[in-house]
Amino acid sequence: MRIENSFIPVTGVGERTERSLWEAGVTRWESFAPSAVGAKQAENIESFIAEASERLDDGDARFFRERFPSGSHWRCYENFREETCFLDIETTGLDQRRHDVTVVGTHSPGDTEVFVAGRDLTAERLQRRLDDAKLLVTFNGKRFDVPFLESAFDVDVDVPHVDLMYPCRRLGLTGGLKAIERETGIERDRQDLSGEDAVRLWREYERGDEGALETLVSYNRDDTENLRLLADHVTDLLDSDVFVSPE
DNA sequence: CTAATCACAGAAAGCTGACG
DNA sequence: CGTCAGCTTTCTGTGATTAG
Repeated sequence: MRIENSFIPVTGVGERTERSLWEAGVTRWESFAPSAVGAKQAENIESFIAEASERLDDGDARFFRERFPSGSHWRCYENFREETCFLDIETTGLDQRRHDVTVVGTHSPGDTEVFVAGRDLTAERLQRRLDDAKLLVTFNGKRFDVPFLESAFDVDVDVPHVDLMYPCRRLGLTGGLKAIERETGIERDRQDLSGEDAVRLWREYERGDEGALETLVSYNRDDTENLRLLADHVTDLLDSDVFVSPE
């Protein structure tokens, strides 16, 4: 489903009203007719459509961040799929105050970039990379990756952010990213790495083991790329779950 | 027109779960 | 190991809509 199928960004329209619109055959903005609802709502919907169409034509993803409730940001995925940044970080531990960011992996279709602390990881590069994206996708990133980066580098995320953990939970998929990958048949051609392994590899690298860094970076690269497979899968499932179209 | 109904929004409270 | 956003549920207030 696409942004143009959505009416919940309109103030005064919730999932219930949206669903009844869909069931009445109004499945996209362009098929909306004022007679479908009362006068006041029609006015709200029409002015939303007018503004949102323009923003969408301009590819302005940021506009939709505020308009969509945060649990519905996944609806922006199809529209901005090709300009999505999949993000996964590695750190020396769970506590933002005591631990450090070691590796930041970013993937967008056809372009994976991994930044390493002490080498090419800087606030400027990171911010630039984030600014290039129209949509951010993470797993548990609302609680972990993004706040960690914001406090460590003072970067700012202002695009819609899909944290796949919540959509997964809604679909009955829990147990962490690795477990969900196994459950949904997302392949890894080698054994996966635990969080503690990531910490250990970084320590080994600090003691001079270049190979350990290479391993860490290549796993992180896989993680960000797998995030894309999961996002494709999850948005597909949610789509058939949420979007109803009259036969 | 009024009255009854409906749906959204916001507040409060409790809780789950995942990250390295 | 430390952490708490966001989900869910419940309740209430407020408009909007619709039936009469």
